[in-house]
Amino acid sequence: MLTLTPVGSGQPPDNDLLAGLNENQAEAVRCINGPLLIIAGAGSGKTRVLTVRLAYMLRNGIDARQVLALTFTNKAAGEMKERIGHLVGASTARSIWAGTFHSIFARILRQYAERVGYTSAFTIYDTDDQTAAIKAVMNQLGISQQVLPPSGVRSRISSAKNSMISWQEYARSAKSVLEQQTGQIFEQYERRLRLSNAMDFDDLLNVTIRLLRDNPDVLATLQERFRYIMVDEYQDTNRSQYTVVSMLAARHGNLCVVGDDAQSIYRWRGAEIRNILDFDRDYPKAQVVRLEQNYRSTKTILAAAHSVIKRNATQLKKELWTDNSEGEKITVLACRDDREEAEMIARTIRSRMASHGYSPKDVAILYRTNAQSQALEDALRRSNMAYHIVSGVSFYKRKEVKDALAYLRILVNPDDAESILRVINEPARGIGNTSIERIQSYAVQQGITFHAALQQIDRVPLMQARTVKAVSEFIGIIDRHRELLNELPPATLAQAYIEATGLPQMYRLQQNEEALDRWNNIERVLDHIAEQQELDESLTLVTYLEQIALISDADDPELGNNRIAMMTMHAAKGLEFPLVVIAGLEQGLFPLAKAEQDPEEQEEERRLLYVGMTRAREQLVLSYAEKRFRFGEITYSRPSMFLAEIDKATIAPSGRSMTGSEVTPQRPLKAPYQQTPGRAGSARGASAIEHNEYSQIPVPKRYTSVSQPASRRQAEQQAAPTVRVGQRVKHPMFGSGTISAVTGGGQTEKATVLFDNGQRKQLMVAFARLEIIG
DNA sequence: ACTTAGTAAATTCTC
DNA sequence: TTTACTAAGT
Repeated sequence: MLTLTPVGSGQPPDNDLLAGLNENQAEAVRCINGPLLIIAGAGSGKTRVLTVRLAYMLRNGIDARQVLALTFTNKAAGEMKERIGHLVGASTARSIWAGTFHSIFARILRQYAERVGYTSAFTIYDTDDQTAAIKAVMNQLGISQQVLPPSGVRSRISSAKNSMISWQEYARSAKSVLEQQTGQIFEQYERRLRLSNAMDFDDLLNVTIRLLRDNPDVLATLQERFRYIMVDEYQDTNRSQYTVVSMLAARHGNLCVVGDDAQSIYRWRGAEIRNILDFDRDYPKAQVVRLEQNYRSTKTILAAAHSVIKRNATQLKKELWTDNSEGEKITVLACRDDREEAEMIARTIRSRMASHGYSPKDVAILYRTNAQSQALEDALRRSNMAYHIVSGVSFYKRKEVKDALAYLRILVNPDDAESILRVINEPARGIGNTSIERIQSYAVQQGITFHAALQQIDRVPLMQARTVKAVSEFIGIIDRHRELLNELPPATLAQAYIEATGLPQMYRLQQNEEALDRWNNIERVLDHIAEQQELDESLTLVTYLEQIALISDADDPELGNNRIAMMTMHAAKGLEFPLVVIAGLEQGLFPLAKAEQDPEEQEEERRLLYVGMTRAREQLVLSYAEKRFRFGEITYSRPSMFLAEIDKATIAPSGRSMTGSEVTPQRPLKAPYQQTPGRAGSARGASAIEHNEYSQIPVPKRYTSVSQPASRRQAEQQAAPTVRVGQRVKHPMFGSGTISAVTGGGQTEKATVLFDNGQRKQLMVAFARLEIIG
């Protein structure tokens, strides 16, 4: 066992750190100079090795500020810092540069923005912004969006940029008409982003590379600053990431990369598995350490996973083994359709929870596509089991939230054309498409930004007097508040500014539930800014917006809640659960249809299954359905080829009946199975229990698009009403007040609060961080 | 210029 | 099933 050192209590000798590590792990920890490749099999204690290694470095006199740790999610970086904090003290840990590639390089780029032709207030464009820019460019070029779908153009451009192919190179090697047109769009797209002082995700890396290439002094500074570099999930790095890392590590050569080629599942977004396969060729002096002992799974699970992955041709040699017990065999559930599959999964989980004492948080349901979650959710809800969806539609993707953020983005970077276009007529100001088109072509013609064109609106031809007035008012709101950018704290400014845009009023005036939800979501953004500002005094709108832009769905899984976790296998990487269910093992779904021809795709799908299976510690359940609802219609499919690849000896013999009974060796199941009356038509089969005992559990209107902001956050709030009229509450922004009315329940519960400062607000209880006082 | 109705398309994964 | 865009109507 590793003894955790309390913060601030002197420094115990190093062997404390190494205690409890196996030989290979200790070797990886001790090797701090020169290139090092750690091949870390699933469940081999990678995170622990990495944190201990960093702590070991710090204990041996390396300055924390010289350490750069690159991870794939912000969450991974945060956890790493926290764990190191326990070992060496929180303040030391804080000065390590740890974060995702994108967030670290965004930070660096802000510092050197002028060197590469941007201002430090540059905007980061997400996928939607990119698509919007591409559409605008296509319009301008007169290329039909029917013939050439913008989303396809976006992904071709992005994968080119991933591989560091410039528009010039792309256009030069373009063969088909499609590629030639994409090349043209590519060129204009790059120009447009540059003019907008905006970078897309790929730019964050590629512009960094350009910065380092063209500015030897910057390169030298950064090489000195980051003398020790560590890259996690190296098998998933793309070409740009690989290049940046090699440039930074070139001087000191203290580069430690960690990964597992068997878990490379991001080929589709440009990850090059070769990066890890060829590491020892790139760095001939590299030490290689293999972590092959698995501490997570049973022998059975490991054998099953191994029997699958060994069918892949391209991989590094390694043999995972474990001291863990044999464990129970794997269960395969054969189901008639997706609905029955969901029911059987719910029942299986329930019975395993009863027989093995698992609590909900010990269980995960994994699937290939997000669309599969729906049937599963319905089943869990009906059997009254607490669940929680990791990922799904993020809060920040909601229209009203994006609108509010777009307004804020314009404030810090008025050149951001995409954001202006998004909100110029939101709420409706009488600035229609025709006017916008005219202003745009004027801007292009003059070679000025969209914002500049708006400022000289009286010079734009063919403008109606009414439109000119509307535009001047719009631009006035922005410019007026821009002057306050350095005067007011971000939260105060944002509050006043958003109020001035008329966006909240628009929703407040429509007296329906949907509008109320939307208004509340905007409030929540403002609350969030206030909250962040309190946490970090130096917060600016620029840094806040950057933080939001680089957030990922996997970053906020609301741990600590005792719920069954549901997520895609991609999102499950790095996690583990005693009981794991993998649903939908069918040809055409897993592996996906397009992988059936392409052997490389097929290998990637196989690795994905490997990742899924190795999440399980004790029990693994696999399921498939003969037919399921897809694309709004019923499709039939055969069981996945992968099922046949799993070593038969690891699978429980099934008395496979198609009647929907469980096929485990475990008890036949008489576990309590309560049924909540679901939506009309949702009860089926054995649903004899139709009483209303559980009716206070709301059936969330998930698919009405409205009342489902932040699905995960909201999923927490499945319980009955939590506030009463007359109760005293406290709100982080509005202070204390009294509840004067409550409507709805569960997720739609709204409370009207009369605040002591005289304000009256209607708040969604699920979102507003109301604290009950007195 | 905005609203509405109807039709087409989309459903893999993500910083 | 849901969203997104287009065309016609007000």
